[in-house]
Amino acid sequence: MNTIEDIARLAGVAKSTVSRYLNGGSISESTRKKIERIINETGYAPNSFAQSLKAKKPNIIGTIVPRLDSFATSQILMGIDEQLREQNYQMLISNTSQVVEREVESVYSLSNQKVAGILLLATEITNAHLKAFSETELPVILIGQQHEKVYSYVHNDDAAAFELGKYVLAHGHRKIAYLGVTEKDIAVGVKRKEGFKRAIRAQGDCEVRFYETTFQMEDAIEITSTIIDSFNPSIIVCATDNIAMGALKAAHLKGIPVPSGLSITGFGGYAMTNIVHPGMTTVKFEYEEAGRQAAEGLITLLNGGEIPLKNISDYRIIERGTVDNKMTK
Amino acid sequence: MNTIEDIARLAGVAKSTVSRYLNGGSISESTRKKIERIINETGYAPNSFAQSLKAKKPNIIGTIVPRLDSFATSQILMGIDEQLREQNYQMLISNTSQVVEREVESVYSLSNQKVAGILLLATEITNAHLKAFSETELPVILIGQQHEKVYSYVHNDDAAAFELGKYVLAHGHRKIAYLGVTEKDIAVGVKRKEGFKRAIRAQGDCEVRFYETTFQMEDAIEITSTIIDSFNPSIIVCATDNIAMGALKAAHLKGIPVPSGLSITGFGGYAMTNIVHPGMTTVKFEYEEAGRQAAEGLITLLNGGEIPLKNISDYRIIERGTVDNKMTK
DNA sequence: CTGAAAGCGCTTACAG
DNA sequence: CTGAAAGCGCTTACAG
Repeated sequence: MNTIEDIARLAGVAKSTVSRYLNGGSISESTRKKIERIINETGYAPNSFAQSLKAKKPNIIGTIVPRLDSFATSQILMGIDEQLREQNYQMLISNTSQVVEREVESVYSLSNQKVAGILLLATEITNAHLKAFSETELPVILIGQQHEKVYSYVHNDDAAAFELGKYVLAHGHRKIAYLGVTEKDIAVGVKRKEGFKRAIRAQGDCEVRFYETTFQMEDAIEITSTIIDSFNPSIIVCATDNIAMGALKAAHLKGIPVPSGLSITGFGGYAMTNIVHPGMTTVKFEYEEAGRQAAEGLITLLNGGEIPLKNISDYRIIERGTVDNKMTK
Repeated sequence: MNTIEDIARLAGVAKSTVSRYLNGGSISESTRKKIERIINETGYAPNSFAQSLKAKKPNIIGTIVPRLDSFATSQILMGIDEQLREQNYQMLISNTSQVVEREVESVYSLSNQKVAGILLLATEITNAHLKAFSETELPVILIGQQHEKVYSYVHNDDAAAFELGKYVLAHGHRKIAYLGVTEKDIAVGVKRKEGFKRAIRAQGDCEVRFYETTFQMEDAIEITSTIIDSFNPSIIVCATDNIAMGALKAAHLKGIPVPSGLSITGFGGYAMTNIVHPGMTTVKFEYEEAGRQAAEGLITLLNGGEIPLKNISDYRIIERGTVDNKMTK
């Protein structure tokens, strides 16, 4: 491996001149050519550690994810990766395996790795998070969750749930089970439920019950079975596509026809919603685009630019086969 | 941010002593205590760039993946991540978005980032790959593919396909479509087909046709439809679960009952195979464990240890609902 | 436009 | 066991 010193010697110039060539300082045409040739011949590439040590302007962005095996995460990572690559940044992924404390640890350890900034796919923001942000003095952008003190790129959970609620009512459903998740998760647990509640508030003749489950499909299968036995709704509105998949599986296992015997809706627009039969009616979020925009926003921040504190990305309802239209009957 | 110099001053010792404390050199109990206290008070953490620059023993492992949105990739990454974390290594992920040339580029760029070694989830190994390995002089381990000159951790594609073939025959299927992928992909395109062929070779009264598709589900849906119309097999043996999902979807769309009208098998053991209805009969590979072992193997190599050139991980057939037993009828 | 020199924060022989 | 010093490969004022 060559160093900048080797190149300088070979080109007959000083190290600083080579450095200037590399970093776009002013240089005469003839020395530029000489250095260029040597670099091409040797295949020289600067040692990025030495660069970062000295320049203190690292080009690595830390991305903290709660899990690797989720559709939403994968899509967001793809968006981030693409944008970062375009702007010559590298992505360092830190996986927390859904252990919240590890998110905070990761902020500190990424800080030691001298990342330029952090993209955080958080589940909840605790005081420990806030403390880590301020102690490391790293720019942080949240994806998928929001907090009044931190930059964020969120999906429009509330509006999407509201529209989905209206859709369900418009299809004549009046006995509805809402299957949500913990309220610790503001986006998924709170916002989606609130939007849905807002939609049904105006509707008088409507029986709605609220249930809570985890993000695991297995748990959704179980609780759906209970819900059917005890409440027998015409539709189950699920807070995520994973949960909706569990509900669908439960219906299949019980031999209940979907959508005629039980209607189901999801949230997210995961790829598998179009694989199952019938296709799942769901709300599609633009995960990849959100990741891309968040990455762009972080780079803007890094370059001293400004972005809104809160950025909201779009959604749309995808009508497929799991919602029966009771109005036509 | 503190430096080792600050800590040394505060503790009243030399920088080298602090360094020794950090790296486990011999040190007296009293100075150990002093330094320990100061480090705890200040929250000092060494600058990893400076460490890597000097020590030339970086603790970052580069992982090159063809895509982020695949079940197998996610699982393997989780396994790698876990193992690396345990051994105090960091994982730097480089996504190639299925562009083969980017794999080679990534090897070089990870080399510039001074990674200690590379874990490569390759699709095929070209001469350009081999050249990159030798030029960068980085230890490389292949996951999921093999090559006679490179360390690899592979799934037992051949044996699994053989066993699956026997299973299909044992269930009385004699008119079989095998839906595979390009032979550029040795593991998925060649090994699985060969294993399957070996299984049916002994069987006389058997009509088998071979088809080829891509890794995309959409393409599988289309070609399955054609296969049914033109050949009408009793079973379609698919080279991946994604393809099998497409075949299942195609059957649903055509109104053909699965498994009685058409049986289907997959490969991989993706999570969604248990979500669809009926559950997909498939071969489960231990992706996460393979990732874990590959990471461990790389670290062994880094520490001067030895590992076998080729490492094979286990599989098992998961019987679910997509294969009809023709023998009982 | 170009070069000599200092310095980034560590580690590691080498002496003591 | 401990410290002074050199050096890892860069960048960046500062002079010229």
